[in-house]
Amino acid sequence: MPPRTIFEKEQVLNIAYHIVEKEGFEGLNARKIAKELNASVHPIFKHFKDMEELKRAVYEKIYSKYQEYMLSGANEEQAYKKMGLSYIKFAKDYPEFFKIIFMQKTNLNAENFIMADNVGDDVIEKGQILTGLSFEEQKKFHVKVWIFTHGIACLVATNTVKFSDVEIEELLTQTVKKLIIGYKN
Amino acid sequence: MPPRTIFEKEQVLNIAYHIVEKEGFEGLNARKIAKELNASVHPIFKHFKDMEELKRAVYEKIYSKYQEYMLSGANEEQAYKKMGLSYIKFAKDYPEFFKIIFMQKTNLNAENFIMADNVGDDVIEKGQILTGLSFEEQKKFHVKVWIFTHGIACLVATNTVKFSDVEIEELLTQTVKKLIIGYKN
DNA sequence: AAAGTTAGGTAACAATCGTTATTTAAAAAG
DNA sequence: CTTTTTAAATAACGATTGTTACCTAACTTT
Repeated sequence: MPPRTIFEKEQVLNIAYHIVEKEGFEGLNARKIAKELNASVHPIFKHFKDMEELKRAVYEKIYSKYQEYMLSGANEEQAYKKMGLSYIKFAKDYPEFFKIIFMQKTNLNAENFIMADNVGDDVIEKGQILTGLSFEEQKKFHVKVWIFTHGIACLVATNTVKFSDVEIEELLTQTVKKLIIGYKN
Repeated sequence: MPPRTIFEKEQVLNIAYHIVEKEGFEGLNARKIAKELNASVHPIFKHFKDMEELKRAVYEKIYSKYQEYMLSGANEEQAYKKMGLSYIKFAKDYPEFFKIIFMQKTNLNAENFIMADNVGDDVIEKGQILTGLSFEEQKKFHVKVWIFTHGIACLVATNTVKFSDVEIEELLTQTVKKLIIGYKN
């Protein structure tokens, strides 16, 4: 009985996602989505109760992208190193997303910073393969490495410093190396 | 001939500054300032051409506060260590200000992240007193320490992790110690 | 083919913002 | 005491939002 749906929920969400990718949530509004969709704002509110609900859906899509990055290479041999590089690569490829998840406190984001307290034992164990430290020492080491990694990621996401991929890898590798030496002496 | 000025420029600026301290620039608008001032919006635009000009003035006041923090203890014996602690303390005491200066790119902030490239030789020399490294080695060391410090500051400013002053000092001291050992071997 | 359901467009509403025209009145100078 | 200058209040305007009432028309079912 009703006319066919032209603008699917998925399309609306995707357009919103790409606007946020470029401009952050500040740049997102109903009329801009409608314009990209070549439609009125109506299809948006057909699929989402209000903008708040849409933003939550966008946030979840963003978070999935982050998880995709962090899971890539989780089973490689240098898994621990890869984790850090993935974190920074995410900040570089999707600076607005990184800022949303890790650099702004909104009503959207959950508790998700990876610290020794809430990091899984598997991550510590992966690190031990690299360092050979005891579990307790490795935990302390991990906090430091992760803060450092977060520091780089923040600089990259805000475009404060323009590191190439090679520079990033060197910086991280060198620092980890020096820290390991420090922990072993 | 004219009525006496009741609301001085300084008062307007101070109120704006305190609003930004609590809520960031997002929370700042003419009517809110007027309300705090117990006045209409008129005195604001008497002293400032437009909100943009007022925001620039607020930014400068914020930046002065940052410099005040960074200069404190610059001549103490542990000047290098103090610098890092001051940076983090600023992030803790004025999280919104820290975010404005170092975590958001706006049309207000200049280039001001302290990296090896644009850091003064005096800072490197101060660091050498602590480490005893060569000038070139000290530069590389400094970049790492500063990224780490920035990492902690970002975590503190966003309230992602709640470190006490003691924990912060320990974390920084320990990391620097391990890195020095690493650089010496 | 008629009827009912509802997708989508149009356009309006209210809220919030920066900004400003107009008015009021305070105070100094004559 | 009158005049002049201008600080401040009132209130409006225009932009930009989220949201929604109302209308049109597409399409399935009968």
